[in-house]
Amino acid sequence: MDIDRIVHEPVRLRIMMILSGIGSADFNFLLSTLAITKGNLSRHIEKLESAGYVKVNKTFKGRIPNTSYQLTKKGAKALIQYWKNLDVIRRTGQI
Amino acid sequence: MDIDRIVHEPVRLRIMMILSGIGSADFNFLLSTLAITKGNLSRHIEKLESAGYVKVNKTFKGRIPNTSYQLTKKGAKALIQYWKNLDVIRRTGQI
DNA sequence: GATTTTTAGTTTGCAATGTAAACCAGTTTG
DNA sequence: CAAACTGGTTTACATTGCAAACTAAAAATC
Repeated sequence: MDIDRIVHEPVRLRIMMILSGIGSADFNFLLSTLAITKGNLSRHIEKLESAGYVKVNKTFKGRIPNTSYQLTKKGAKALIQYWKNLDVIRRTGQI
Repeated sequence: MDIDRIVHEPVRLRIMMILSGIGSADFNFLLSTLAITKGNLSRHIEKLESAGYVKVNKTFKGRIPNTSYQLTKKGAKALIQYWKNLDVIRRTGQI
């Protein structure tokens, strides 16, 4: 039982919490909600994707490309486990 | 309101929780409790100290040196605030 | 209809951070 | 007194986070 560093990074934690809350969100929504740069967002999403925590969905809205994201089951589980682990630390200061 | 990266690092969070729980602890106690290398522990403590979150107390036990640590008031406050902030993220996924 | 601007991201490069190996001063043991 | 152990600190390296620079396509402007 250890802290999952993929989840632990604050920007990624927020992304996962948002996706967990509203099911899916696109790049621009996350961008304005998180108030970070595009490059930063892109890199964090890439990391979440390669961890298998987020699924990327590329489509077109009319003619403009639109990329939306949602948690995978694995990602949802990881998020739940993350909070559990943090609770243990909070209560006991241990492992 | 933002995540305090000094506190957020898992090893340091644990150190702070331990100190918060038992008042003070020495190097070797932390070393065995955390199961990390000495260098790693030393660096993290240095960081906590330079943030003003931990006070370092160097003495001798008999002839052998003993270094113990305790949270400063600032550190204790930072820890409380950290958990509060994390609660906000947990509940709302925001800010 | 060619040029500029905007949109929607990705890639690259740098700075900061975490980690552990190597080191050091002093102490105990054989 | 030499070897091994304690209690740390310093140095060096690898990973990570971050934002500036870039790209490709669409929309707006001239």
